Amino acid sequence: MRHLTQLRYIDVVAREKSIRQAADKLAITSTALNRRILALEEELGTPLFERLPSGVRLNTAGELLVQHIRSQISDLNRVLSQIADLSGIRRGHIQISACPESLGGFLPAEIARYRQDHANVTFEMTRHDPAEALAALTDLSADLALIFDSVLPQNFQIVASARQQLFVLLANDHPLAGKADIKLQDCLDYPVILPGGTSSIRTLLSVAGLRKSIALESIIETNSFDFITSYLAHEQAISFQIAVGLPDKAGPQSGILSVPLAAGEAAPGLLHLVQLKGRVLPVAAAKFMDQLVQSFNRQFPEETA
Amino acid sequence: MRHLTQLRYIDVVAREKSIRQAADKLAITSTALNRRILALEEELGTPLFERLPSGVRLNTAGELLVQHIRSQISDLNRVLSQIADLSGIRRGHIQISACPESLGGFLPAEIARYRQDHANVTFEMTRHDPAEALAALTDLSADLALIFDSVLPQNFQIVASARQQLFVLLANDHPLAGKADIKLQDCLDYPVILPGGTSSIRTLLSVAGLRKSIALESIIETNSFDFITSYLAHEQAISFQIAVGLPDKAGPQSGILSVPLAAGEAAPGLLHLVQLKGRVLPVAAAKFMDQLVQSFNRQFPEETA
DNA sequence: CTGTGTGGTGCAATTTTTGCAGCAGAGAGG
DNA sequence: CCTCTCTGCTGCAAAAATTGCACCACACAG
Repeated sequence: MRHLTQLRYIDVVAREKSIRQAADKLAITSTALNRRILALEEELGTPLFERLPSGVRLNTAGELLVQHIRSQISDLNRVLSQIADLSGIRRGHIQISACPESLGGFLPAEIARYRQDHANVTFEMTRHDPAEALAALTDLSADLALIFDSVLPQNFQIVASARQQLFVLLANDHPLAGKADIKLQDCLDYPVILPGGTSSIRTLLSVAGLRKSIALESIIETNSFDFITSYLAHEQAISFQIAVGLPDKAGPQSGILSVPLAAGEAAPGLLHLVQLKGRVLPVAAAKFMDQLVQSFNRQFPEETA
Repeated sequence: MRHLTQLRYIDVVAREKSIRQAADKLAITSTALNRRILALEEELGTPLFERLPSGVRLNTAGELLVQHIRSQISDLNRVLSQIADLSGIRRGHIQISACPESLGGFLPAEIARYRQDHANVTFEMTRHDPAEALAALTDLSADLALIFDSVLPQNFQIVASARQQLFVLLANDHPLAGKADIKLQDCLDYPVILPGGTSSIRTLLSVAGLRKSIALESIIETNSFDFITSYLAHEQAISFQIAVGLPDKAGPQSGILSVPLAAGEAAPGLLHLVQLKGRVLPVAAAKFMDQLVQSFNRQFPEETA
């Protein structure tokens, strides 16, 4: 869309906070970009950026305009996908902000399933903590967000929620492997790998530990679940994960088992599917959202809120 | 706004249903306009217009796009007026679709009052019947509409309503001039001028006449209240008007008097202040709307709904 | 058949946009 | 105090897009 170049330019400059870097990203010269900005500012009769020695920063007027630009761009994309829908093409692009837990097995499976019916739809997955996820929804760089166990401000809409019980991850030759469920007390006997500081899994475990006076001490802390699953093969360590994050490959043949924590050991957390309140999603994103909601209901029945 | 030219072009072509005529209106050559359209269609991969021997007509895809374009244009205007507001300029442009009745005295007075505080705000008043008014709200060529006594579909929001009693208009040397109120029966003795066919005043009078078995027959029918007020000086005729339409100049010094119809003679109609449901109005329009609502409440107390 | 309307096209002139080279200013680090 | 590097900005010429003229094919009216 030709007429959007101008707007995209402003948007990128606002994100990069530097004309030259934005120009690089846009594959044009800083000259051209600079001049377009100056022209626009003159046309509006107001500067949009503050000029700092280290770059530029949005003005109040600029904030207003950029917010509008972003919503315009996303609106246009929605209309374009509607138009494409008319000619039966079913194409689109979906941007998802996902918590690390959901990137393990749940989302890959869902997306693969969706793409079976909609091969022309492309995806963009970004791993975000809750604050980043909300920011992404706000500046329209994400259509949907999966956020685990976080309090949400008013201007976001929780489309669906699923109660997520904690599971223990361990190698299938681990001494605890045979059990039907595991108590926290049992975990004290083995080295523990915990998800990194901001993870809600960690919070849930701390709360549960406090209640039972059990202090789990981790030998390794990481924000990569990939690391965890591959490490479990090397030592008789255990780690934790929520239902949605259990990898497909968790099973005897992969060497990794998941065993639920015994009932009452730790409070479950809530996984939320979130969108920006009041926003009309592009058709593709709306349909994918529907599929996710159905999956929530099917995989976590009576646990959805 | 430079990047909007493209969009405005499409909008105008859609309205004019002819590339050449749209080109005239836009003060460019049909060549240029034609090529922009072709380029856009190619970019989208879908035609937007059907080519007819008599011109062009919007496609389904085109309808979708044009609707989006109009909302984008109006949104942009809203943002621009917000930005202008930041620098304290208080400028803006308000488009009002008005029923003929309200153009007589009410709206001119309100606008004059508004412009005392906001000299940089410009207005565009269009006289519309109810159907046209709703169309104008829908295609965003009007911010607000004043509609008299008409049933409204769901997707419009009635911001305020005022009950409007009927008045008799007559010259101040008319035999009925001294009365405090007038009955329909009295009107039969004088020639009657009625507003044109679609006017709701006419409907109210017909209903009232049926109920009392009084058939008012008009000697003149016109959709111009200007004509009515100036004609009343030439013959001992009478006409009708609602409260909001009484000209400021109705009074002894202007030669025109307004006398209310006696209570129970005719049912009052409802004057609605309407906007498109869910639309965020530009600041200027929103403020003017507030003023109108207050005027409704002040001038027609306990009659507003 | 002419006459007038429509949208579409080849080509040249014009306008706009872009890129190169270079300037002034503000830190950072020695 | 210097240099070095970063920033946004500007003059001028090249490149690219847009525009306008003249013209074509077509459809309908009379």
